[in-house]
Formats: sequence, C-alpha cells, structure tokens
Amino acid sequence: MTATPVVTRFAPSPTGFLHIGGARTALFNWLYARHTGGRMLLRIEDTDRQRSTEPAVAAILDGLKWLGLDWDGEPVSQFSRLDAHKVVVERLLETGNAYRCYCSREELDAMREKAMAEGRPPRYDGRCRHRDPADAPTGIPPVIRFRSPEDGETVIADRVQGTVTFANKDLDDLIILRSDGTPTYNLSVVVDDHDMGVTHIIRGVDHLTNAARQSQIYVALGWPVPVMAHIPLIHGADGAKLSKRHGALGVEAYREMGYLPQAMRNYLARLGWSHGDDEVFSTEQMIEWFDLDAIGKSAARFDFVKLDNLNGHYMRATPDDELMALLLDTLPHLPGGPAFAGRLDAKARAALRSALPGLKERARTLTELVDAAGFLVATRPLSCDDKALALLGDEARAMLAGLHASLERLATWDAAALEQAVREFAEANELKLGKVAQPLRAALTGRTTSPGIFDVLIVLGRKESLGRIADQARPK
RNA sequence: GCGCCCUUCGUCUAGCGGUCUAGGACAUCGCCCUUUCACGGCGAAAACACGGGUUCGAGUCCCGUAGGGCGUACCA
Repeated sequence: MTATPVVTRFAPSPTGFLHIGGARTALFNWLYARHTGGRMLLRIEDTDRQRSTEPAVAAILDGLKWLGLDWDGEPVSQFSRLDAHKVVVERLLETGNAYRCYCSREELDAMREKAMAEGRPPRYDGRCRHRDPADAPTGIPPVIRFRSPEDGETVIADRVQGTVTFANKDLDDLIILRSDGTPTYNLSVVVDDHDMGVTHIIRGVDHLTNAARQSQIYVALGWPVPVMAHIPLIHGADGAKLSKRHGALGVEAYREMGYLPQAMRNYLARLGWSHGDDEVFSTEQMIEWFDLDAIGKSAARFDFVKLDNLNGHYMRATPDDELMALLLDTLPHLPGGPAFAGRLDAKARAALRSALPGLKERARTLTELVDAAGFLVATRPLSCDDKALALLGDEARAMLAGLHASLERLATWDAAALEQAVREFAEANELKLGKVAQPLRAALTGRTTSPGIFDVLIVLGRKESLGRIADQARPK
C-alpha cells in the first residue's frame, strides 16, 4: 500500500439544510476514505454570497455529526480562498487559456434565444474570443471566459458512469470570473480540489457536465485530473424529483422523526450501493466492504417503509441502557418529546427503563417509542384511544370490577402472582385469557398495544394499576 | 430543442454470455406462535420496458423505439 493516500471531500453549498442526497454523498465520501485509510475533507462552497448563510453551515455540520460522519481537518471556506482563485484566473489569462468578454447580459440572452429558435444549443458563440484587445469596449467591466477547445472531445473516465465522452463543440467558453471580479464555481472547484490534494471526487451525477469542463481546466493548468465517481440521484417515492413530502428534508428532520443514525447510514448505503445480498450491516462492515465499483448507475427512490423496518431492527438490536440514553438525548427533538421529558421524574424514568425491552420490541422509531410509553407518565383518569374504548363495553367493565376485586386481594404484586391471579380469574369466569387481558390493557394503558400485560401491571405498580382498573370498572 | 445518463418483482437490489425454470430484502397475502400489537418461523404471489440484431446460446453485448433523470446561468 504505497500508493498515494486517498483524499476525498464533501463540498456542500450552504444554501439550506443538509438534504438526504447530500447526506448520502457525504456518506460515500466518508466510507471510501475510511475504507482506503485515506482522509475526507470538508469544504463549504460559499462563493454565492447572496444565497449562502451561516445557519445553513451550522445545520450541515450538525447534520453530519448526527449521522456520525466526521471529517479531517477544519472545514474550508471556499470564499476565503478567493485570492488563490484569482491568481489562477490571471495565469489562465496569461497563458492564453482565458480571455475577456464584454458581452452584455442582454446580448447573451438574445444569443440564446436566437440559437434556440434555430434549433441550436444555446451556447456562447465566442464573439469575444478572437476580438482584438484593442477593440475592447471601454467602460464595461468584462467577465473572463475560459478558452475551451473547439474541436475534439473531452473524455471522463468515471468510476461509476464509465467512459463518458463529450464533443468539445458542445462545451462553450464558460465564465470563470464574473464582472464583479469574483470567480465562479467551476474554476473555484478545480483550484480548491487541486490545492487541497483531493484525489477522488465523489459527487452527484448532476455534476457530470461540470466534470468535463473542469477536466479541461485541469488540462489547461497542467494539473492531474482526480479520479471521478458520479453517483446517481435519489428520487422521491413516486419517482419524481425529491420534494418536501418525499424525503427532501434536512437530516435533522430524520432525527425528529425518530430514526437512528446507524439505521440511516445503513439505509443510505443501500441506496445505490450493494454488497451481494447483504441488507443489514454494521458501520465497520460498511467501511470494509465499500467500493466505488459496486455503486449502480440508476437513480433510487427513497422508501420510508423500508427505512422504518431497518430502524426497527436497530432499535431492537440496541442494548436497553444504550437505547435509553439515546432516547433521553433525542427527546428534545421528538414530537411530544419535551412534554414527555417534563413528566419524567426519577420514578417514571425507572418505569421507562424497565418497560423499555417490551416497548422497543413494538416501535420502529423513537417517536413511536415515546408515543407508546405515554401510559407510563399519564395521569388518571386515562384518556383512551378509539380502539381501546371499543374494548371497554359494559360487559368488559363489569368484568374489570371483578378482576379488580381479585387483584386487590393479592398479597404480593409480582409477575408470578399476577399471572396466576389473572388466569384463575379468567378460568373462574369461563373467559379466554384474551377476553380479560385486552380490556385490562385498555384500562391500564388506554391502548390496544403495549408491552406484555403482566409487565405493565408491574411497572405501574399496585396502587396505580388498581386505580386505573377502578376508573374503567363502572359502566359509562 | 441539444448533450449526457438510466430502465430486473410495487420499492431497494443480486446478476458481470451458458450454473436464470432470475436470487435476497422491504411491502403485500396466507399459516404457525401468541394475552393484543409487534417480533420470530414457514409459505405464496410478484420483474428482465419494447423491437431488431450479434452468438451454438442474451437479463447479461450492439442498434433503434418508448419512458425517466440530469445538464444546458456572471448558482453551486
């Protein structure tokens, strides 16, 4: 392993939160760097001063941290490298690889419209390309365009897309320096990736055309072109572009929905990448197995149902104490979480911890877990949901009165005694256990779903349990 | 419009010319377990977009067609 160490980078633009596609791009960069023993750098592409915001930068860093993705070194602000970019533009100008263009926006718009009308691609026609500098208009701040090759083709050897060929005649002379003197994206990216020593560029296919233009700039500068890997995009559940309802949410929204970082990593990794038939794997395995060659080329749809299933798997697999800590940490972000936390005194906390094994078995997200744990902190008289209410008919209520009497006589309030008492009660009244257990569950939890009923009786304790049964033990 | 890319069960995917009567997972349906729900177990249904080639042989290679995506900015 004496080859050049791999350096990848994640380069989001801080114009909003870290959305799911960006999160997966970050994950792939991270996995590849870790897999190869290399480094992953973070660069904030904030050269668009109009749209970049500080809160967005914070949200992106926070999102990455939540996902468990770390980066090497300090995040680099692309804007801060402005001077380095200008130096390179100057160099391009001196070597004849760039030229000043004085075309106005109106002129460019007209050019585009005309080309479209004539069925030609709307490209810059190069009218300033060969203009004699002596004829340059005065009083107009020019932009600087890259002088791209007019003939031949530009070939991208992409690790995911394969060999992609662009005819150079289709790539026009792009602007690399705006009239206000600031560099544009394609120039900045090349300079930064080069200066930061990036060896592998892993990003969305929406950058494929940029890859061709950037490749030309690398060549003009005499710099080696990094290895490219353009990964497919993620679509919404209906196959259309990601929208708010389809998963184009910030990663923090996934935290709020109660998903575990580990589950997110696993799910995201399986979107576009595969390792045979493996579906559930640890982050360590992911790092060991990850490779660019196993990334597919077609776009994937985001499926919350499968995410739910995976998340449920991880919830059950997480040791109770760990899950408890995770839940407590996440409470501030969960719907109803702060209220729930507010009612979590020492006693309720202990009850939650002891009910956790039964609770996590039935929840797919932390949000569902909090919801299902509501009965632990609820105060009498309980409000029942509709399904629970349906279970509490007059007959059931009368039955509960009898059960209450039986349980009240119990000398010890433990699992064995309770189970025996309930079973005996059912037998004595010629009832199936379910006929007793379900109304009992409804009375104790206000729900039709809960941990095992005897566990519930224990967790709530004698007084609270008898109280809740008594509340429902009379006709309504 | 032009350029590039994509197309295997509803969804994510395995498949890298013969081992494919196409495998796995989620979802769906049925059965079992069971105090409910869930978990778990067993089983079922479910796909190579279409049309031409190439080849002894094509899901796998080539070319069209259709559908979809991305790009086409003094955004990134």
